[in-house]
Amino acid sequence: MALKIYNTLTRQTENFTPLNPDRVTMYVCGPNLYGPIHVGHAFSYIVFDTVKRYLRFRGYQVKHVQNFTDIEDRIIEKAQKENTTIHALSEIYIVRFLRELDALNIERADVYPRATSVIPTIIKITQGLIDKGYAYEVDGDVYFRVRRDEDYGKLSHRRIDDLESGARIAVDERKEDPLDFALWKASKPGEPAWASPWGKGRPGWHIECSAMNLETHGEQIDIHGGGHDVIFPHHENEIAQSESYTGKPFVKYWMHNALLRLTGDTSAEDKMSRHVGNTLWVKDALARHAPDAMRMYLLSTHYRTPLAWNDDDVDATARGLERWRAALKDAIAPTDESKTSPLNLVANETRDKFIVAMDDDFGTPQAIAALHELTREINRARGDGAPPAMLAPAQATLRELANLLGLTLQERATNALAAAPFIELLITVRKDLRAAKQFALADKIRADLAQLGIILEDSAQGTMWKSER
RNA sequence: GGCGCCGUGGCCAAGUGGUUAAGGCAAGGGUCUGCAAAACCCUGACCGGCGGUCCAAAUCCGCCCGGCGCCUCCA
Repeated sequence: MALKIYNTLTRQTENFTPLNPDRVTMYVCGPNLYGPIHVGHAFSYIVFDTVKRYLRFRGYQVKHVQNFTDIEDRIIEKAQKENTTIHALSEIYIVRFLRELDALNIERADVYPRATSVIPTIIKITQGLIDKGYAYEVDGDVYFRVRRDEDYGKLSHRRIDDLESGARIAVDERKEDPLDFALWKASKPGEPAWASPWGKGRPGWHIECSAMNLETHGEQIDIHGGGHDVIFPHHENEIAQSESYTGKPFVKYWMHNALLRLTGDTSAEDKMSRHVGNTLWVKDALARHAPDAMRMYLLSTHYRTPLAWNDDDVDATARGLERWRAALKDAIAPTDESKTSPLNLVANETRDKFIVAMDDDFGTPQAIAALHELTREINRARGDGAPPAMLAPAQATLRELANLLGLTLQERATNALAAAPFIELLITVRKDLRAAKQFALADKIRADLAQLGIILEDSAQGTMWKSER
């Protein structure tokens, strides 16, 4: 049994064999820091966070790098408009970005290089490409010579001629070919600039990722991830730059998640995009939904299948999640006694199903289904009167595997409510009323608390309470 | 014009050649409970349409209908 990954490069699902048998190098496209991120970005980061967690579960040591693109047309434009610097602007969005990732329980990458911190490497690569005949300078700009690269187009499976026939590319007469793209751009007055062999300038749009990979991982890496929309031209150009420079295959497995669309008021159902303005900010999504619910919702569809975000469906997922939490209620650590539990068998079967599902190109929908089944078995056993020690191993398995999907399954910290002692008091009073068969009054207390968003649930073990939201 | 994706029960969503088409939500019935809630049990689809290949297709091929992505910054 082996892990298989769909590779955009070959358009096939391949057995995963990293360059180094124990270690995996992974690079995931990070944000352009001209604004906050939307749930489409979050989806991508959640997907690759899940990939990383699973690789580690499979015994690999993972080095995860994610870039911060802090020099680019839009950032310059926005900084100028807001009368600030690209550095200050980036800093604001980096802080917000990390805070939102933390909220979604997305593990941080090991390294977050910034484009502006790898300028010397960018210059080195650019010069190297010129020396090898893959690039040329015109008036302080440096362009990559697409026609010189034999296999240009191999990732997006396009031919240069096809691209030119249909594309509306702004023709720049100084370029040898319309598809040649900038490695280095001469700076205009007032723009951030660095000294280079070609004069004052700044990096092009794709070169920073080649440079950051070279600096943090080396010439070859195992996994490069990003959204489907970034296959062309961004990743195509990255391959062209990196491979032409090093002469070696750049990335072993190219992974791309499908794009998220946004349903709702508009009749059109377009992909989410900051450029189009059709966005749901992560901040706003978090205001309505629990992070676990968002993650489980997004992982309930395979990462290569397009998904239309729907708030009601996230709510439905959240209700399903309640059963998982119920299953973990009052869980204790497994003991010697629990080894004889029949639930052990179920837990092991679930683990096998989970692994089979995840091994097949990260089949999170089936993995989640397996955990739903385990949840049902735990709840049923509890209903049948199984003691905590018997439930423990299955509960431990549920928690462990759910954690691999980044689900915390934590109850909201309702006990921290300032009203907690008073609620407890009312519950005690109500208990006495019930003992005295004063049901009308007892029900009134429950109903009135419900009005205030406090839900009471009676059970043989006593009365539990929780806060709605 | 080029490359590519999707259309499965009320909703979301797996399955991609062969036992009873996963799972979740919703709905209806039931168990438990003083009642309620929670939990559990039971109930539902022949897979967009037409044609073809095959002993056998939701699963392969063709056409059609409907929806979407990339080719331009974009996760």
